[in-house]
Parts: sequence; structure tokens; C-alpha cells
Amino acid sequence: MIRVLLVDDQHLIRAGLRMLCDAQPDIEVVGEADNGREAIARAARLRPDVVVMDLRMPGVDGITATSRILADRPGTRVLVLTTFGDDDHLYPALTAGACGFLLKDAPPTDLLDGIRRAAAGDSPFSQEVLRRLVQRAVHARAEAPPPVDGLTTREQEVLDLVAEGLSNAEIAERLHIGVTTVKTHITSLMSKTGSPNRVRLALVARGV
Amino acid sequence: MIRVLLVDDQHLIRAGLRMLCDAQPDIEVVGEADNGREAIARAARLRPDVVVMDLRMPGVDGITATSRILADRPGTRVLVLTTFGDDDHLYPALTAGACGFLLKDAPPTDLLDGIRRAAAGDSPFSQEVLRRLVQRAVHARAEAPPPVDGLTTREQEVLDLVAEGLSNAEIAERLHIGVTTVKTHITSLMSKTGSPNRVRLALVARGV
DNA sequence: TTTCGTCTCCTACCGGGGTAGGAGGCGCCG
DNA sequence: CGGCGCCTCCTACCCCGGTAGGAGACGAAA
Repeated sequence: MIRVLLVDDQHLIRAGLRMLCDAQPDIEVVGEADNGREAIARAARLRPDVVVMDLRMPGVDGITATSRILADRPGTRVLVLTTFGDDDHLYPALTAGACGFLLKDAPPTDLLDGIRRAAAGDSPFSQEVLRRLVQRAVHARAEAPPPVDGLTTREQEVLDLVAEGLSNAEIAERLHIGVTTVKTHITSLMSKTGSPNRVRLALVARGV
Repeated sequence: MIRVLLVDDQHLIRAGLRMLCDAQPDIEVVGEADNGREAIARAARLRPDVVVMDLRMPGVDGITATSRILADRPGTRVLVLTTFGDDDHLYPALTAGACGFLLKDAPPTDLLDGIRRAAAGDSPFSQEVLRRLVQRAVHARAEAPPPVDGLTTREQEVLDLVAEGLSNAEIAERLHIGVTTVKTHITSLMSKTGSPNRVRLALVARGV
């Protein structure tokens, strides 16, 4: 039996959730809370397996409630259920330790499935949210080292150091060549990359 | 009925998968392939709903097979099933367009569930993989815009433009102020941020 | 009111960045 | 062999970037 605590400031939503859960043989709603402070207190007392947590609430919000609950009992599965899936809600919730993130416009079966998966140690996400999450992760990965081809090896070396913010003199010393040589390389780098100045050159080297 | 194409170079694994799927009333294995080239050909001919794709394969690998298949029929759901869940497998697969990523050590029910969710438009991930994905996304978020405090609003504006790679003259024009004023701000910016030159200043503005 | 911080701009100077053009040495390839 | 591309370095020049120091105007706070 999965023991669930429902946290939402709208009692209509709580009622709907409770009805939904009560109809399931394997899910039991052990308590409700309509704000963050109450949620923290009830979670401590009732020790639920899963907390279904709204974010926007009067007083203590869902994010801080989540961190408090997890600080108290780290094993608790906090599943965020909210109307707003934007980044400003999603990432703080995840940083706070929420294991999943569902949107309220999801079908009831998804929610029940989410509770079961959360209880089983999985991380349920709404498709839309998950897509953004993947996108950002891939994007973060993607713009790691974009090597800018068409350059000679020496030019690439100089470019890397420019991207580090080194001066021509520093680059020359680092590569054991003359400052004028560095200038030569940089002039050709700017022409090849179409950069009007050194900062832009550094930026294209970093794939910006 | 979900029509599935199994792609894996080990026929033992294919056999196991086929047996597993054939026991399901809603899943039908319509074909198999033991390398990327075959996978592309069979996907084009059989038009499966879901492709269960291994990555490490002789000849054409799973990544390129995935992009080819999706280039041909974008609606296809490619679900990666592999032993290796490291970043070098995960991110190329996602960039190639895989909708999900499961590890072979997952229980059979997870795989079947994954195929069903993939077919339904969802994105199934193994818990372990998903955890890393979330971590990276959150991390990417965390070090996104570090606004460098202690600066006046005007300085911040100038800094932003420096970070874009603009020259002093361009910045002056953009902010409708004199070039000397821009210089003044930049001198104070360098002193405040401890940057020895303009490029480093741009880099700290970008949180590097 | 005085004081402080910020924004604005100035002059003057200097050094580094960037351009133009040329040149020598090296290794590779036809 | 001759040619080509790359790396190296040079001179000479200009201008932008950056420093130093000062100054006037304004608004908020003491």
C-alpha cells in the first residue's frame, strides 16, 4: 500500500485527488495539507511514502516545503504536481529534491501511474517537461568543445589561448614563439572566422 | 497493436526480446536486424511504430541508424536499449533523436512498459540515466546567468555588451553615451572583476 | 545642507591590438 | 625538381583599448 500525502491550496483539487486515489486498491491517502508549513508538519507526523506537492501556495511555498521534508526524511518521494511547468518552477523544484514533476493538465491515469512510479523509485515527468529537460541536458552537452574547423593546428592552439583570455605576449610565451607570430596567426584567425575583434574571436572559439 | 522492430547484434538478446514481446497481446515484433544498415532498410520497408535499438553494432552503429531512420520517417519512435549508459552513448543518441534510453539490466517489465510508453509518445528512461539527465539539466541551469553583483546598473549594461563582443564605439552608440564614458565604466568593471583585459572581462560576464 | 554615489564627459598618454607587406625555412606532393 | 602551404619572424604604422586624473550634474540619504 502506497501512503500518500496531498499538498495543494485548492481544496477542490485535493478532493479530486483523494477521490482518484481512494478508488485505487494500492494507494491510500493518509493526509492533506493546504500550505507548505502544514505540509512539513504532517509529513513529519504521518511519514508518507509519496508527497504530491503543489508549488504555488500561500505562506511557505512548495519548493521550501520540499527541501524541509527531504531534510527531515530523505527517503520521502516528493512528486510535484503543478499548473506551471516553466523553468522557474521546474529547476528549483528539482534542486530542492523533487523526484518527479507532473502537470495538472495530465490525464488522471498519468497521475496515478506517476505516484506508483515515484513510490517505486522511478522519476515520473510529464512528457512536455521531460522534453525540455532532455533538450537542456543535450544542449549543455552540445556546446562543450566546438573545434572550429578549417584552421591549422597552430592557429587552433592560438585560438584556444585567446579563448582563455590571454594576451598576445602570454600566448607567445606559452607557445614559445614571438609576439609578432602570434599577431600573424590572430589576424588570419579573425579573417577566417569573420571576427571584427578579439572578444568575438574568443566567443566563436567557445561556440557562442 | 504496437509494431516493433528489434535491432541488436546479439541474436540471443533478440530472441529474448522477441519471446518477451510475443507474450504480450498488444505488442507485435514485425522484424529484426543485427546491424545498423539492415535496421535502416527494414525500418523503411516494415514501417514499425517503435524501433528497439542497440548502439554498439558492427558496421553502421545505432546512432547513425537512428538519425537515418528518423530522417526517413520522423514519426518513428526509436527506443535505445543498451548495456552502456555513459554520456558518450546517451547524448549522441538523444541528439540523433532517440525518444528514450533504457539499460539492458532493467527488468523485463520495464522494457515492455518502455515500449508501450514510447509508442504512446512518452519518453522512457532508466532511472539511473534519468537521474544523470536531470542532474545535468539542473547543473546547466545553475551556472547559466551569474549576474556578477556589486555592479551599478549602468556597469551591468556595459558589461553585457562587452560580453557580446562589441567595441567601445559600438557600446557607446548602443547606450547613447560617449566613448570616454564607456571607457570609464570598463575600467571600473575590470577593477571590480579583477580582469586584466577585455576578453577575460567578457568571460567572467558569461560566468566562465 | 552636506555628503555620497552614480553617471556623464573631458584631456593626455601609453601600450597593446591589429593591419599591411614582405621574407626565410621547412616539409609535402606532383 | 618546383611549387605550395604552414610556421616563423620582421618593420612600420594606426588606432583602439586601457590608465590617470579631474570635473560637472543629479538624486538619495544623512
